[in-house]
Amino acid sequence: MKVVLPDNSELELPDGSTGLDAARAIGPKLADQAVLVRSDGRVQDLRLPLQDGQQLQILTTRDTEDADALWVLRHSSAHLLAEAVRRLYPGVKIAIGPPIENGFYYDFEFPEAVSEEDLPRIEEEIRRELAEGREWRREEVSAEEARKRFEAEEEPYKVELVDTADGPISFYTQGNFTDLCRGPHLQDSRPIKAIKLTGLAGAYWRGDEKNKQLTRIYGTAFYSQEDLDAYLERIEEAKRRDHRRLGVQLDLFHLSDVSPGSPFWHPKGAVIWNQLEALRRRMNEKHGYVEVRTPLIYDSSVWVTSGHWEKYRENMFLIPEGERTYGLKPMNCPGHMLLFNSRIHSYRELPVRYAEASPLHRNELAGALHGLTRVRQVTQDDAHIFVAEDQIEDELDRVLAYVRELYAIFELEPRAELSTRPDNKAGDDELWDHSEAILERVLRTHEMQYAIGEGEGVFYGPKIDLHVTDSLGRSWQMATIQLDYHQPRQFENTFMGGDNREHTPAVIHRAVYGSFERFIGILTEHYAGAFPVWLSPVQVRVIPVGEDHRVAARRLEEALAEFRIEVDERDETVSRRIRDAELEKIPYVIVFGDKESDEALAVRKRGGVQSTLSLEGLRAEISQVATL
RNA sequence: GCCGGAGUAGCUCAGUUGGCAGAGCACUGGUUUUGUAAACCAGGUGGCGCGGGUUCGAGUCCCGCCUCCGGCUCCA
Repeated sequence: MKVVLPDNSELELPDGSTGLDAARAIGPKLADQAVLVRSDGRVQDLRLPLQDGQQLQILTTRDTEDADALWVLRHSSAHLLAEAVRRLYPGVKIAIGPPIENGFYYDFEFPEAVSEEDLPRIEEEIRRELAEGREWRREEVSAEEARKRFEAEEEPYKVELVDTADGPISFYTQGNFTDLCRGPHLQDSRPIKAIKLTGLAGAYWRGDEKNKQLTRIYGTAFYSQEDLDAYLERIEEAKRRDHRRLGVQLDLFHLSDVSPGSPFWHPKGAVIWNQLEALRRRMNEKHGYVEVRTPLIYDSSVWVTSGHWEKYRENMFLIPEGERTYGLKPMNCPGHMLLFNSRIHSYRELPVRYAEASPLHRNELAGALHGLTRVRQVTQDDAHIFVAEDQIEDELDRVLAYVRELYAIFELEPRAELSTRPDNKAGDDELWDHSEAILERVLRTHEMQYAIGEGEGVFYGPKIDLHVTDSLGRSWQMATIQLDYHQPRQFENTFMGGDNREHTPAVIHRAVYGSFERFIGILTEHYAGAFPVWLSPVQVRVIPVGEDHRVAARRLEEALAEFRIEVDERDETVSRRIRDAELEKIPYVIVFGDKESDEALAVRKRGGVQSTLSLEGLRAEISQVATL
């Protein structure tokens, strides 16, 4: 048989040769360092036989940054973790332990409570294993044999995994520890040069909150100590970017016990909000939206009609008032549908695009709240577009174009996801088939890469979501585009068609920022607090050198009043005031003393670049970036 | 909501086996009049998250609750 190497040369091997055989045929050193086979983007265990004509790349311990090479290292590390835990905690039940982005985890059911204080002890045990050395042995077994084995070991989670497994079942053994595992794994533990347990958390078995909660231990591993150190340093840097920290430092907002999940916006944070709000209005005007305002609270009958009462009530704040119960709106859609019904519409008016950015309230689970990215008071840049059936695709196309135009401004690169029917869907499958197909076609015409979010849709329809990752690697949904046939029927929305008959429109729900709160949180991290000039709460700060320069500084403030400008007259040294301006990430600082005049201003840009500009030259420069 | 951790001054944190609540920054007053990332001196910083309990005595020990942090689940 022959295999094709990365340089396109061919290697002749005996039939049935494995990846390791191939590595040996090339050289003993390669065989020694080999960790994984990759062919056509797929990874394969070194112990498995190769196919005739197969493309072959052998990854080694030197591929320290290769995602697949790290993946196998961490996967094997997870097994070492399980072995250590088994030894230290007799009676522990083991569940699953996959590699994940930046590390790995293993889920356990401990016979006793375990806390983070126990991690060093477990880590020590892993180090002992590493010092002794471990080799992995692979074997294929029948389902019956696998079952018998795990029943004998009293491992109920493994038994369940065997019972639900499809395809051949394989075991990997290292030391006295054997685990059900598809692989691939390292040949031995030598490449694991750095390993660290990073945390511990509860996690439901199979991700279902109806199941038992297990204890998940997180860790990470690298091919060198330097890589681990660099990773830990990156985590520290990410923490410095965290919008919760920067929000306090930059005096943008704060959160308080008195209203969990509802930010207090400070003057500087409000500037950013208002800039985004102005941009929203301009964009909406340009794209044919009309602004509306609808009530915040509605009688429960409205929520019964919309379906929220049945599908969403546990997330709503309810207000009993005499005989009635009001619900504080978690979404704008019902209000917009009631508004649409206030008069007869002609097909000639469609699409009708109602936009509104009023605060919504969602009673999110206490443990789900997170800074600005997960709040209870949500302000979506919402709109509902009423369209005739034959306008749907064209309109979705426009919405997607709008979204891309807006995200380009911030140089955000979101990932698209098509979210399909959820378990608690309203409406029949035929309608969902139809809606999902339309969204898919639109994504294709835009040639957008997208993932499928199986069952992630809203109860009334499927959606296209855009996701952005925060500084800590958590992914957040931002923009959403939802296609809804359900609610317009429920609210009996109609328009008169060209055939002089009543028709029911479809409604496209869309939010482009997603919510102001989350968007500002993500932007803060995206820019590490150094907002572009048009968003900066303070755009220019003037620092008079001494008391004698205050008058001139104030005159400068007036001369440049079209910008957000202020004078720092504090009795502090120039150095001190510059330092403070830098910490506040103000884009322009003007130092004004004896040497300066309108013809020659000392300008310092954020980061420390200094230049001399005339007043008009400075005005021209800032004007370029102070507005969009 | 669930698992684990935490809550002390506006912020970041220290506080031994239960024995008079601390530091730096910020803030206030004074000195200084400042030239591109922290001038100097002095000073108040406080219901130790909330409510019970144990104790002669609780920031410290016990119970309940709230909030926050890391995850899980759920979502913009």
